[in-house]
Amino acid sequence: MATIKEVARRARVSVGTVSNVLGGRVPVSSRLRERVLGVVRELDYHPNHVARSLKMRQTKMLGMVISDITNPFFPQLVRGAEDAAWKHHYMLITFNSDDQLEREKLVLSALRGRRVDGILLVAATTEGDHTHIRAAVDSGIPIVCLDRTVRGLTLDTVIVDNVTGARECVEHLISLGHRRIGILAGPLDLQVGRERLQGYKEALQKAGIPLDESLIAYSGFRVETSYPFAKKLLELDPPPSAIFTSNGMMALGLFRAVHEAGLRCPEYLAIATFDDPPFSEAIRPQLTAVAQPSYQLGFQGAELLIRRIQEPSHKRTRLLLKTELKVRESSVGFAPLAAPETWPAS
Amino acid sequence: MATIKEVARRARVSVGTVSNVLGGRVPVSSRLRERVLGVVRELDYHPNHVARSLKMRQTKMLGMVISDITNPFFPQLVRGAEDAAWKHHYMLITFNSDDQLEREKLVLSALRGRRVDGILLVAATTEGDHTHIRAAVDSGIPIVCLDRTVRGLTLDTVIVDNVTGARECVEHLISLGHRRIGILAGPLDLQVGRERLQGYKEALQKAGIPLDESLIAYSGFRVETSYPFAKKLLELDPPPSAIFTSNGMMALGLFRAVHEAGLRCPEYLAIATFDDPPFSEAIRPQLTAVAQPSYQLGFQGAELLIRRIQEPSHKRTRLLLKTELKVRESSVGFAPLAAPETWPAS
DNA sequence: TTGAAAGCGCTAACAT
DNA sequence: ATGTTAGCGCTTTCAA
Repeated sequence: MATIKEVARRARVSVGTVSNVLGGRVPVSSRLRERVLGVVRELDYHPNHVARSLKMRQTKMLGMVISDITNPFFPQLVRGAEDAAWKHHYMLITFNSDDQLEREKLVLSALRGRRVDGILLVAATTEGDHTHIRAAVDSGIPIVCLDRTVRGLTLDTVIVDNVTGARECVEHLISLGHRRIGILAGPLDLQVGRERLQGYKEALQKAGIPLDESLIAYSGFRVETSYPFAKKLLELDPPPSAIFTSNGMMALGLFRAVHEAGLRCPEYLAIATFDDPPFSEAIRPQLTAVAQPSYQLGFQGAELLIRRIQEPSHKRTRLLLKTELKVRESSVGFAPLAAPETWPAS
Repeated sequence: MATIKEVARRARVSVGTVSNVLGGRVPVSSRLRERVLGVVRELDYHPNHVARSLKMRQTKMLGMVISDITNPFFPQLVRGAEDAAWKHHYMLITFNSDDQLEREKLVLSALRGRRVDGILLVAATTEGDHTHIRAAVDSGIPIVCLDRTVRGLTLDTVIVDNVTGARECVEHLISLGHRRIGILAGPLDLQVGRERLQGYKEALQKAGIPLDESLIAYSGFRVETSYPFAKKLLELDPPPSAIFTSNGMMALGLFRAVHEAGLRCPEYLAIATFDDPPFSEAIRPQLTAVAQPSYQLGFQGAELLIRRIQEPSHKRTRLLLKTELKVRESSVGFAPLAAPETWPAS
């Protein structure tokens, strides 16, 4: 691996001149420039960014801590952050915390050792212990919280407006004439679980529909953990005419229960969900869903972080991104597979 | 940010001693050790890994180049690689090439500048220009190819047995009695496209079924690009009784065509696909699919890379991972949503 | 067992 | 415009 010294020697110039040629901030005669560039190509010289980082006291690396890249919410988020980072000549290092505090601590510590210039954090917990996050902040490293806030810390934040998104979705169901609307609520110790439930409640309240606790199923966020609760909702007497689920996996759990019960969606039961997973247009009936701007979440978060790195004293920023309701077949309209006898002759 | 010097000063020892305490490879009296460790905690000292990397001439970083993290095939792959890397105390930096040669070159160059200890590469092209890859190899950096080979370069490789996977899948359709089997073949300039088509051909040949070129639709790998070709297959006279698609997105394109044509799957048309996307169990009918061991691909690739880093002269290794056929509703059996009149009373 | 010091490859301040 | 050199924070000889 060639070094700057070697390049200098072969080009018969000083290391300073090589640095000046490559850096481009100090003028160099075109004669020497050509000579240096020639040797650079000849040796396939790649400046050692590690040495540069040490000297410059900045690594041009951003750390990112997410729950789990295999959770379909995160790839878009990561991609957004990565694109923004790349645009500003930063590298992004991503870690999975699996939403476990201990892992998060380890990861944050590793990131600090690596001297990343800033961190994008999807915190494992809003309420829990955050001494490790505070310690990182105190050490002077900028942190931007994504998707979730951390109570007790004043940090730059980019989050999604869960309450409004959920409210609009339930309002959509109400506008269709539904009055008895069930919800698969997520775990309440998760911020998104609480906020989406709150949106549901607000929609009912605004419409003057009294809250019926029996229509609220407190469930897990995954297919297996939501299925039994979905089943229970369907067995209610009278059953709900519509159900709102708090994320995409829950909608699948609900679908399973619906299929098994031999019900039809949307004729007998309207379904709408928070989250717009990739398969929502692929399945029948197509799924009415609240799309989150996850790419934007990552992109804006990284942009904000980089701005904060460049301007550490800028006052705290909090971005609240809007969701978008995608009305599809599962809440309203024609559902071919569910009602084959109505298919057009073909 | 505290440095080792500062720790040494406050603990009234030399920097060498601090290094020895932290490194743990040289014995230090417990008296000094305690003093040092105390100061480390007090200052929340995190050793500067950048300086360490410069001195040690190794970064403990692995680079990974994939097509696109938002392509559902990759999160599992990345997670596997990340878990293996973390296990061996390496960090993984992931980049998207979007399968564009120019981006791949840029990324590889950046990775070399960062002095990553090794690279996991899902090459943008098997056949095309690979001078940049060769250059990286020549510079001494170990590279392991994942999922795709690079023709003309002898590199460690971990790939999936596409031919066998496709063949077994089509054999499954044949065993169900199908003789007229269509295929949505992927672009032939992609290795996976070629290999899966080959598997299809081998299955037919083994069963003594003559190849009918009209049953082969050369299509794109995405929903929109496969849909028109799927439509064409369905309009054949006589139509195929079964169709094999070369990836998950194609299956969705085919489903769309099937829905629109008012056909029923699997009663009138059996469907099976390469790839087992997350939604294959969620949709109705559930999708018969060839599952790829993508987590294993990443994990084994990273393990292999790390072994290669530690033992550069070890002879080249090529791993061929097996796929698993998941037989579900779309090729055989009961499909509730598609045939509601046969539902059990409930 | 501990300390002193060289040096990893680079940038930038300073000298020429 | 170009060369010389200190020093970024660490590890690791070598001496004591």
